[in-house]
Amino acid sequence: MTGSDAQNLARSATKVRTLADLAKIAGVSPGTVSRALAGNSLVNAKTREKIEAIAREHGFRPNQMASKLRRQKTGVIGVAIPLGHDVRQQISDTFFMTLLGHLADELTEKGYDLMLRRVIPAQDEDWLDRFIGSGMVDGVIVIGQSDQFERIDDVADGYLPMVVWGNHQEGQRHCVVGSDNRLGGKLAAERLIASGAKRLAFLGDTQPIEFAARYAGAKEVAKKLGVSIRALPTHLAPDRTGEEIAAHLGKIEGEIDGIFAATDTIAVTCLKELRDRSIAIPSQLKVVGFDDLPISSQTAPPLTTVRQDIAAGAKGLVDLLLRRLNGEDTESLVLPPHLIVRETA
Amino acid sequence: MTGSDAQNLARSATKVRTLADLAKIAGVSPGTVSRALAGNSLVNAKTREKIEAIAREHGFRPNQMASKLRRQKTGVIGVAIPLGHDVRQQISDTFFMTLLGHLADELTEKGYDLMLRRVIPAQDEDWLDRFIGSGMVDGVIVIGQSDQFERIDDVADGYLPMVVWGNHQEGQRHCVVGSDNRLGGKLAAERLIASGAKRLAFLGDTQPIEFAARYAGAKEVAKKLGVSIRALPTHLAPDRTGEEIAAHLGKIEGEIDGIFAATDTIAVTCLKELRDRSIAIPSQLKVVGFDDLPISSQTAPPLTTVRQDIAAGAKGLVDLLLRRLNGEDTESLVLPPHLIVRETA
DNA sequence: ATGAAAGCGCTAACAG
DNA sequence: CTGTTAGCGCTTTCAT
Repeated sequence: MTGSDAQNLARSATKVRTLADLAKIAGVSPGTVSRALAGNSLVNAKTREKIEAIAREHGFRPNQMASKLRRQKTGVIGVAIPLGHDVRQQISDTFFMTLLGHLADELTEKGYDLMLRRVIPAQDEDWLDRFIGSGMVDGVIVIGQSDQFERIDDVADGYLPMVVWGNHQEGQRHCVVGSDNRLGGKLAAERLIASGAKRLAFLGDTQPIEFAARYAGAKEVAKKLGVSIRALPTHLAPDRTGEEIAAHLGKIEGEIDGIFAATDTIAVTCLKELRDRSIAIPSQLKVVGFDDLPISSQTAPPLTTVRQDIAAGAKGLVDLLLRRLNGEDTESLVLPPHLIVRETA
Repeated sequence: MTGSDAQNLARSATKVRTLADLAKIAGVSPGTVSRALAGNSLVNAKTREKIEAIAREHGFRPNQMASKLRRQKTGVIGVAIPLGHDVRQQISDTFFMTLLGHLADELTEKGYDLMLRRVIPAQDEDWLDRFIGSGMVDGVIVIGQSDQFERIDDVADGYLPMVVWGNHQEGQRHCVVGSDNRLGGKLAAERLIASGAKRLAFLGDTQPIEFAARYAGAKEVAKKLGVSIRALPTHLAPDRTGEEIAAHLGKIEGEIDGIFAATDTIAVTCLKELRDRSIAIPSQLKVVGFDDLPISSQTAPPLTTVRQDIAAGAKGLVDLLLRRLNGEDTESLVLPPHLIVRETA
């Protein structure tokens, strides 16, 4: 008879669903069972062992809902991903997904569970208040400000345990963790120009605040060094970027010699379009991306890009959130991006 | 005064935290408030409006924990990602992350929340029972069987609302949704051979059951067509695959002319190593991947691969789970993979 | 060291 | 249509 058979047998025998059931069998009170299972030191070792044995034997698990209700804390952190600008893609964006993975790791390690909620603010005005007020989470991490900066900022006044991944703005009220996007933009433009580019383009949507900051940084450098720069709008969804980039490339052929892509995902697509048109990289056209996804070292040629440290970001988010859960009013954390020089610029 | 100012003002005035508080203000009983807020039809329209107005004014949200406890359902689906074979990578594996994104979409649409839990079975024998028995979720989706097939199968006997993403085995007891990996392996090998390859290699870990099935399918075809095939073990984590593949390539130079990579992620890395060694693709060496990630159409040359329909998979998982939540004992769902011919084979 | 008892905030009979 | 009541299963004083 295998272990699991034994378990099944035990399970089907006496149904032990509640502390009270277990208490009856053990011949003690529910209170004692609760204490024993919680590892409370006040319980007699013998009693505790007996209770634990019975619990194991019957595969008993205390009901978390009841426990959470009673203790007024959930042990769950909500992670919200607002899908503002570009509903389809943002979520499957490798960057956000990787961040989510690291977040899951960090939270698990600290003993928290993670409740994931994707929200479409346009369809649900009240998303953040609802999440916070639901009583289901002890705190909230918002991944990406999307176009919800104002709303998030408003909420932050009355709700401490919230940390946001995103761009830091002077004077904002909510706590963010994120890369210095403006600096990243500068690094990208500097590299492009240092490699000889004189007519730059920023490839990507300039609406999202993070991207706007990257573009702004690049513009600042371009202006200072007397180089032109223009925005070439694209969406983030890969099924559309291809055509969009192709269209741009068709129009501006020869007018630009350096591309700063808003993300590596866009850069990779751009690289392919460039290859398809036999435009030599980096000799004819230089390209710099942003993020440093795993893929970026594998492209042909390997992509020069601006790295965001995702793991550090996740660590920072969780760390700050836990401190806020303890009542501390933490400062934002701005992480420095790093230029990774490979072969496209 | 902005909307949020008004909200803050109202909030700070009378603290309305419970149904009872609200009931007192509205001059009705808690029961009526509960019904009104639940949209119960038995409530007078006037009363309902009044209650809703007060609720809105005070930013009141009913406590979910209490509600869930009382109703004995949580509205939450647990998603577990067991990290068995290759702890580090599995989670940030693009494929799983994309599946998770689609899952989040589907579940949200059906009104469920998603609780994400990454588990390391080696460190936590009891992960599945704990998740299920926690009382925090109405049902569970397991992403990937990893090396936990037996455990999952055992649990399935006593727990209906569970669906697993993974490979289907003859006679298994748990409900899975997944691609026909064996068929996928056949498609890959057939393509490789049809393009002229005569000495094949399977690049990847053959331990995980899904990969084993892919390899088995390829072997079957190879044998039938009188072509050799061997396994070249690699891990999934991209930081290690590079070197591992390089090492393999060094040893087997010229001994093989067709590579079936267990995943596109591996294939992409392989492509890069091949480029670095100036091995011509597909003329010298043919490559076929598995998954058809977005990146796979952007590689140089674009990757021939076996597509898994992730969106359909997510839909299937959620659909079956909801039916199981209604007591139905559903069959497994095996999705057909499709060969996507591009330029590497 | 243990038991008894009072809820956590909500919902769903059951009356009216 | 609405009020009353009895818990959901657990934790935690307060006694003993």
